[in-house]
Amino acid sequence: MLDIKLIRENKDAVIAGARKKHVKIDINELIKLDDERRVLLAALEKERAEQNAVGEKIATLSNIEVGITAPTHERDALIEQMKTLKKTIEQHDTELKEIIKKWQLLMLQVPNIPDMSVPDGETDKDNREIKTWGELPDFSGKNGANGGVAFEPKDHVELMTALKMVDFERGAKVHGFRGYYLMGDGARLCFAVWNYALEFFSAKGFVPVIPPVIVRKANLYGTAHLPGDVEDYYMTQDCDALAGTAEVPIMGLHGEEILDPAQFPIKYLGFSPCYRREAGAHSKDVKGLIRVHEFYKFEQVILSEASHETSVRLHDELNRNTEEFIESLGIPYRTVVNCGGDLGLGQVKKYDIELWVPKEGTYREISSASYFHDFQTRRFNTRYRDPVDNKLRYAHSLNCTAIPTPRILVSLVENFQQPDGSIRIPEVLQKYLGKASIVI
RNA sequence: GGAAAGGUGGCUGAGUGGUCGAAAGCACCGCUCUCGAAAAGCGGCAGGAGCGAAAGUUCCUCGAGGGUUCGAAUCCCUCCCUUUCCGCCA
Repeated sequence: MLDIKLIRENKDAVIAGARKKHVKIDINELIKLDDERRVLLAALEKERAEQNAVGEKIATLSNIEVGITAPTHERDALIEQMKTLKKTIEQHDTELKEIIKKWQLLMLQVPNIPDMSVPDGETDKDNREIKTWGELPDFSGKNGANGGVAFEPKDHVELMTALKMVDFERGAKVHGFRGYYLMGDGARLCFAVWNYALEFFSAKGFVPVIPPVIVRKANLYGTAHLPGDVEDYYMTQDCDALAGTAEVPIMGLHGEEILDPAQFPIKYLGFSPCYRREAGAHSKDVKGLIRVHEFYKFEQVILSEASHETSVRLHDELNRNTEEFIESLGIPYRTVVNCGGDLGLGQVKKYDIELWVPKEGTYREISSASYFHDFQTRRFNTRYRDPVDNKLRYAHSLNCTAIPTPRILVSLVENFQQPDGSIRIPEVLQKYLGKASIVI
């Protein structure tokens, strides 16, 4: 949510921002509506002021009358007068409420203004690569790779099925489309990644959190996942939603609170199952573990003081944390800056980290790092008292994937596959898995 | 699932129709005292919106939404939430 004052004062920037994000919204209509709201509100306030003033007079007269026998007619006259005013107030109040309803609906759709450094573009194809890391695996056997053995790399479905790490057929039988069972070393490998991630990010000062995943819808409005992506959520019969990321309940954690700025930046490492209907993505990634309805994810979430510079610094820090994690696993990746069209409603700027998937010959998204300024915290009403001027301010929020499973397994097994179909395990995971490779 | 109690400022908590946006305490801020701190004393201190250069001033908000009334934190209705007890249960 943007401040209406900011929208009014920076109309052109807001319009340009929406255009950059390819979000359709009529800011001029919103401002027109806001004009109406202001005029009506001013009129109503004036009427209420009169009502209050006369009411006070009536009260005084009432108190006097208690002590005397002859009632003044003044009081009755005033009450009659107020009966008329009351009708006017009721009418204006109804009109105002209707305007506010429309106003709020529009306000929820106004996107945050993307940063200057965000490249133009419509889809993820227009994201700009800013970094590549690691050497792509060489399956040619040349230069001594794989002991001089050349082999055709397999995809993760084939590899993991052969190693009995995953069972998609039975997953589909029980869950349906996109269902999967992680089994044996597939399950063990997940636990290894989780344990390693917990240790890795804890060392960076993150407080681990296992949050509720069934959440009230208000939390999804807070993170700005709603009102836009209704179709992507599983709902319970109580009209609660299953969160698609721990970002949602963790942002809700401090909703309606006034935080102690001495604790900034507050760093949480959320761990939760994530549920996504993937509506509208039926033809995408139909095989394997890339796109599934339920998965697990470690998520970094930060709340900080309201400073653009701090947000920018922490944003880079968050993204770097995940890069370091991936580097420690030795998986080749690249980092992109997302283009305007690939930004969420509340995001100011976003980096995606994409891991190399050999069989596909491309990089696939594994992580997203975004900052929001006070867009989310305004909706959640998460504030702190600024010690500088003793004023209440909305905190800034940021988040970044730490690591998702099982998606990470795709790159893990494909990049480290051996000619015999076994998987070499990165050194940092070996102590958690208890072995250096997965073999049949 | 059954029963009961309750939702008031940063926190605790008083307030059952008329200067109540609200006692008191804690916390916080300022000042006095002090070499300094603590203690003590004095003063300030809810949030949001509008107008104003400012002083100030007006409106809204006592879980949410309706209703009664000239007037609602206070009475009525609906909903939401929390707590406690019983039951069930990983």
